[in-house]
Amino acid sequence: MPEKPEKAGTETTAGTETAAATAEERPRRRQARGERRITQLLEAAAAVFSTTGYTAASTNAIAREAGVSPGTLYQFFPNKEAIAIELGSRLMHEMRQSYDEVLTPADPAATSLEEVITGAVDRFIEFNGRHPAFFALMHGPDIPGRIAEEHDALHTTLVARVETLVAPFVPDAPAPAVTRTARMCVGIYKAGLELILAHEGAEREAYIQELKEALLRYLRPLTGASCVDTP
Amino acid sequence: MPEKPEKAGTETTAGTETAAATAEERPRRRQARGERRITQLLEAAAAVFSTTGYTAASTNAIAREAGVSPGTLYQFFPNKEAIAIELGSRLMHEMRQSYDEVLTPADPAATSLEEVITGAVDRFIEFNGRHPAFFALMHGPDIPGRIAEEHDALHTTLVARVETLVAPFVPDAPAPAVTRTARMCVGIYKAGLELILAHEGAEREAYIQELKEALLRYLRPLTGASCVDTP
DNA sequence: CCAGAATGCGAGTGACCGCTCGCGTTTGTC
DNA sequence: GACAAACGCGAGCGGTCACTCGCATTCTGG
Repeated sequence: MPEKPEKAGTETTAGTETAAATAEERPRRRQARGERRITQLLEAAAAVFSTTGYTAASTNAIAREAGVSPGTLYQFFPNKEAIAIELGSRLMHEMRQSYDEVLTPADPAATSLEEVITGAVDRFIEFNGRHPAFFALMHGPDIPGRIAEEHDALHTTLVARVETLVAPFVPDAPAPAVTRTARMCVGIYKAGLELILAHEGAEREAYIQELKEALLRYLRPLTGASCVDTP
Repeated sequence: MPEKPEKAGTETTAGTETAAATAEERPRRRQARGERRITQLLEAAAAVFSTTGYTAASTNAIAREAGVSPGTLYQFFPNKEAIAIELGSRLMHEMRQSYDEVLTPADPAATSLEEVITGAVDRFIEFNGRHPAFFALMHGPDIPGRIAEEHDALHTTLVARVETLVAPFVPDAPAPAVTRTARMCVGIYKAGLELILAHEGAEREAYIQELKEALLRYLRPLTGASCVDTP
């Protein structure tokens, strides 16, 4: 949702609840052109963020990339942070949809670990390849606090989802242990993703396979399999 | 692009090779005080870098942290990047010593996988706890190119060391596969390290154990062990 | 003890960046 | 066509940052 540019001065922050209620969502008349500009600016921001990171990206550069003036940019976004927040929100929304599809099999008991891992890995890799800005925004050390919060929320949801997938395999394990396992899974995935994105072609495929193997080997002992030394 | 302003200085950059040869390393007379200031500035830089990251850290803040003036800082470092490079070099040198000790057992055949993993993980965790700036410098997306190069070199050495540890277990595997395994190990370690550093006390210990487990489960199949389903 | 180098200072400089402001242009509504 | 609101522009403002410069202070060899 695009933020309304809030002019500083007359009505600051919370407090005037009554006044805010009346003017909080003024409908825009020229929505078509504006909405187009917003997505255009967001695409430009994604391009700049993914190449330079958040802090190093200048709003002038984003405007230039979008082919508009700095003033136009600030017609639609109150400040630089709002651009990142809006972009992050859209990406996270799409991301959430992605893993809602992939990590929620119809019948958990009838789906093998291999299938879930393969599906999830493939889906997330495709997503990150399509939206390189996602990685830049989520893993930059300099992101504004608001994005970090939203990303934490997303991350928490993701971990929770993995927990529900893992939990049935270890009915006796205490909750914290399940959480640790889920977090470790996400961590391994992220590590593998970095390796995957750093390579191309056949080598990339090999790393994808390696990541799936790693996750499988990490989780398989939970399924009741046991290992024996056969020297 | 924020290019470094090129001063028409007497001894900057390349070009005057002959003159550089004569004046390239003028020995300082007052080394005692200067050397002390340098380490003092480096410690201050480590503190600031680890809390704010490289780009967000201002040279004035580093000077203030060290209790000196900005001018004094520039008496010993030509620019901000040089501070990070020197600090990075020292940290990487110590890091290199660490894993030279830990990843080079006297008799590789007589050392079990468990021992190597436990030793390496404990050592690296201790190092990262002692030098929080290391993580900030090595994993920031905004670090200057020079540091990235040095870090790449360190990383490559580390991967090579892991390769030599892994290789004996898989004599038939092609070299690229061994490299992938080694890189994956390092990736898993880094993912686990982040989880570990994010927790404290008993929870941290649990994550340390979890990381060791993850590495063990990832590598054990290479040792000749095989898994069977026992439902 | 003294010339001179090393060290120390901190206000200042130029460049850049986020953001604003005044004003002109387009577009929907009557 | 007239009006107003949304859109668009780009020079410029205030602020920060990396870095400098002239000058004062401390040390050391001779």
